[in-house]
Amino acid sequence: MDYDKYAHEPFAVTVDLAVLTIAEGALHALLVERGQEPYAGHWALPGGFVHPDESAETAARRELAEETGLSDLSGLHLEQLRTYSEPDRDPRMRVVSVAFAALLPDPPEPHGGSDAAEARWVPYDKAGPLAFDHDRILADAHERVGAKLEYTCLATAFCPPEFTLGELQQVYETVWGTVLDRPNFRRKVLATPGFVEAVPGAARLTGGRGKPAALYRAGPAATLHPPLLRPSPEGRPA
Amino acid sequence: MDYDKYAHEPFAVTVDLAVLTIAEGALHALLVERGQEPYAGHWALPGGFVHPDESAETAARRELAEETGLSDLSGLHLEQLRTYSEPDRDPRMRVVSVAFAALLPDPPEPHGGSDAAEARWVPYDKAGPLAFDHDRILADAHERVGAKLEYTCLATAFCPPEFTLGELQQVYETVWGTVLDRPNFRRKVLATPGFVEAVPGAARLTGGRGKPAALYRAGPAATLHPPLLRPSPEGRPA
DNA sequence: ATGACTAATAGTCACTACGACTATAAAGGG
DNA sequence: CCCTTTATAGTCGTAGTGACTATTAGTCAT
Repeated sequence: MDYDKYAHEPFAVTVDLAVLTIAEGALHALLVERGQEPYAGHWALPGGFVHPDESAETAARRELAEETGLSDLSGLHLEQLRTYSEPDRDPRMRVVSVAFAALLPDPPEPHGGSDAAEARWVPYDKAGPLAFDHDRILADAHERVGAKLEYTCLATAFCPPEFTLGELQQVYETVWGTVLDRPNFRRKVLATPGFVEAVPGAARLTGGRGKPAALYRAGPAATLHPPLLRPSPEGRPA
Repeated sequence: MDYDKYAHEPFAVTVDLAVLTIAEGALHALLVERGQEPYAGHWALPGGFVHPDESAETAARRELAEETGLSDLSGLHLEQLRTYSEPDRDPRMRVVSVAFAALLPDPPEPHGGSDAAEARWVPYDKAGPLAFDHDRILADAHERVGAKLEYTCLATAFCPPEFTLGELQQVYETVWGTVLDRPNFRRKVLATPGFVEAVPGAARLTGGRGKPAALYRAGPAATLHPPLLRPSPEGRPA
């Protein structure tokens, strides 16, 4: 392969982040208002160019911090989604974008950052037409996260370090858009080894309206065996 | 975002393909012997530069045809794996590579192609140290395919248009490295709607040593509900 | 307090899925 | 013809799951 022959090609590499969280019982995405052309004034996913000395993962974390001013990225779950490389996806030049799905518990307040006029959490359904192909990236992220809830412990990434089973169930219900039976959900989660583990001596007392719930932490397992399948929308046999 | 500021950055975008097939009851990967530096003479995954006017998917198909001389790419299943972007993954320049997992039934004979001195099917275990980070890409592809066999109909991508349940079972056994109970596997596959459908009036007669097996085609389903979980290596509860 | 309301947790029951089997059928090879 | 091989049929006990009912332990309004 002749490298130098291609070294002058006008390829730019960017990252785009579909950052999801759960607020007020609804799925929210983190969007920024673009300050520059193209699509100035439109809403878009946070993202930006990968620098010459960093990986896409590093660039994703940096851009997220820069554009949205989020300070606490400790609980951030970051995961490659896929790479979008259609030649015409950016009207100005050839841009290949590595997209990420990111999950965050307890959404912190974003501040508009360097390249973005403003950053805001927007309910997933109301994340209107976005710039570039970001609508599709966001939809792909939602689909991927929904699928991974079935067979991985990903749901805990939406939760703070200590959480109740009710909160965990809300994650599933919110992302899937379904209602789950509480006792059955509880039985299933507790029967899956390594999914969650009880916090030694605590129960959330004040705040909630009902009986205080026990607190749990994410367990050591990464995958769910057996999986927690989402209910069949219609005549699916399982 | 100031596009022009980055337009000169020496980013090259390539594709790499982990092409898998099953031959003689073993998992094989398609490798090429590199003709140029770096890593001249080493074995590597097929791949190459993305052209300015094509997507990564298009480039993947083109490179596969060019480098390995495979003519029949009709049954090829191509799927993005992930993008590898560590700054030092190529010793000569900054290369971001979009990796693909590809599945092919009935491995055709490859011919060395344009950039590759030679192309060959190599048993997965004997795919020694490869150039760049291709060992990792190949391992990631294997892991991904193994996982997707559990909850998607991907296994049929390893099979010709018409196949027996024995062949389908061999796909699972080969990729997972396990042995499955034949009657149970059969029951499970036939009980999953849309996974396979019987070919109207046929049964493979000659060739095999035992009772002739019925022929099946891939069904319309894309995902498996419920999933076909691989047996627990040890004390996993399911 | 006291009773309504809410949410967490415990438990039941029937049905289905699945792992581990045994048995039979239909080919080929000595 | 028997023996081997592979496909297919069927059985049985158990674990997992959906749809429930019941109890417990808090808050809130009166």
